Amino acid sequence: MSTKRLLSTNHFHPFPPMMKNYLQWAQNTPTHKSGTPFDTKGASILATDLLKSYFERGLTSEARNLFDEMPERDVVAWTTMISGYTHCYEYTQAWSVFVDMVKNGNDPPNAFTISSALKACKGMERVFCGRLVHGVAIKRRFMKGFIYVDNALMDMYASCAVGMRDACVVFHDIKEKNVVSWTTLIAGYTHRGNGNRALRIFREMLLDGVALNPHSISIAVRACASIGSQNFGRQIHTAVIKHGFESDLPVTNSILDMYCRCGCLSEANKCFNGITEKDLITWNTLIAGYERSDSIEPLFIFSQMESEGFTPNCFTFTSLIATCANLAALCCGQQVHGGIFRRGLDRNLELANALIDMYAKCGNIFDSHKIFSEMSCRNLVSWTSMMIGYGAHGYGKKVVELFDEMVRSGIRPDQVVFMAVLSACSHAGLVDQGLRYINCMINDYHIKPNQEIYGCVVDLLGRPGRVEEAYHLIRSMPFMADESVWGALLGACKAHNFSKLGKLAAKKALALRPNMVENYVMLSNIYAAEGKWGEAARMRNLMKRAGYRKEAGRSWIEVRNQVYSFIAGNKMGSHKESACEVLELPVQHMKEAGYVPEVHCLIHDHEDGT
DNA sequence: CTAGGGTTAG
Repeated sequence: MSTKRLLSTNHFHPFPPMMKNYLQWAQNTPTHKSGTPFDTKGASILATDLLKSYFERGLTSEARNLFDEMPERDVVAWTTMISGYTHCYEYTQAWSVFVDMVKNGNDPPNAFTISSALKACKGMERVFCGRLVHGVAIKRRFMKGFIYVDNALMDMYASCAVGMRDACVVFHDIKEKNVVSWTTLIAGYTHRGNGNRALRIFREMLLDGVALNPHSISIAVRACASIGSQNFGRQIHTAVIKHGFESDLPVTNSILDMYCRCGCLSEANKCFNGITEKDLITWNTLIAGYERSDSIEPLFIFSQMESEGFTPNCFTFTSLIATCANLAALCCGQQVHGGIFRRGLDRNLELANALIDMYAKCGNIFDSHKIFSEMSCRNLVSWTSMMIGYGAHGYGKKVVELFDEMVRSGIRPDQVVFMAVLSACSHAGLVDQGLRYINCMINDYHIKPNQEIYGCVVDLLGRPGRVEEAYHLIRSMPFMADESVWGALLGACKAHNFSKLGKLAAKKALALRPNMVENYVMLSNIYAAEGKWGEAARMRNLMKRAGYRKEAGRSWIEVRNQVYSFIAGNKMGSHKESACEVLELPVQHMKEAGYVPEVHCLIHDHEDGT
């Protein structure tokens, strides 16, 4: 009887947890003739098979026990431990096995060991460890002719190093590149948001005569999706049909994803309906696509998915929670949360992040914080979501505290989280703190501010009236300010009556985006505030002639499981008094706090009632 | 008996 068969039959013998039992068991199996000396080499192979089997079932501690009991541990056994832990996402365990092997093992690591260890480094996101393994690979001369080592090394650098430099160096040194070498590089660039570069490399790969396979296709499609390039996406879709790869589900799933990310939902639907054998990823991709378009559709697709017998996983729930967040549908979100809890998925990191965001957007910042505080581990997104939530609720101080705490816990901030803390500072009037953060971002973290960040700093300075400083900042920008930056200055000018600078800002903003209606309105308001009613009217005519209309801001609230939608000044129907009652409350509070609406320069939009 | 590239989120 073969080892494979022994391991796959459950009726024969349960897996022994310890080596002592195992040896007894092995000696009693029909494969071992009694009387012959016990074959330790054969036992080691059997034991390694068992190790692999344990890891495949996620039984890492059983594997560990068996490994600790093994009298002879060869390279294969060690390597199986490393790859097994990696397979089970226990990267630090995998790494410590590798370290242990280098220190105490009888055999030195081979090429298999090196690529497994590199995968562990990738999982840990530790370039430092990866570089150590790279060193071992060089020392043991695994850098020439070991394509697996090269590819694993590239993959590690592409996903952990600061830039793509290291990965490129490895790539160029490979004498005989294979498809995996190319696709790893393409995936690396896509992952870092450089889809254009990724597609250029894909073209280079084709020119190099490398044969396409389903894997490389789906990676290239992902690159298209990442830059929203429908154009290239369609071309590759045609190539897929030509090569007969349509029957490959991962490929069609990636094409579906591409259409979703390009915003072609009708095309995505066509693609979806054309897939006969859908899997969970197919459904999840479509649900996520509709979620990004701020639609309620995911909820319907989900119920259809369940009725077809699919069980949702954490990906499904992440999209559903995001849908509830987009709709600010608290009750629905709570129901979905219940489903997550029932299935024991509430400890999933990404899902918890989505829940933080959902509760915050539904106005329930306390539940956001509850989720956040109960998380066993948090990543950058967790902190950012919590900070954005607090910022939106006006707790600027809390945001600053969280940011500092996050940095202290060893998480490296990125552009998005700086954006969150800067906008919180700006809304809370923490000008000096905000300026300190922007300096910290540039000098300590070497993050270059983008348009959005500049806009935020202009806002930070402009709100309390430091309008000239804000203008100075714009003049010193290393690139041309876009309409959002000028828009921020315009807002400040309007609020603090800097009419000359305001007109300049409005002109700049309108030159860049002539259909930004808000700017016409603000400019027109500036003229009106100066009493230049003629100019103001001229602006309004300009808007009218071009057919521009300021879209009415729509709000909605949920009262007793019913969603009420309204625009400012719009009275809801007579049967909605309870909603109006609730809406009256904050107005009452504001008036009690001494709020007097500023009306002297407001122009009313006659068309839509605002 | 050990190694490769495909769906989440701010």
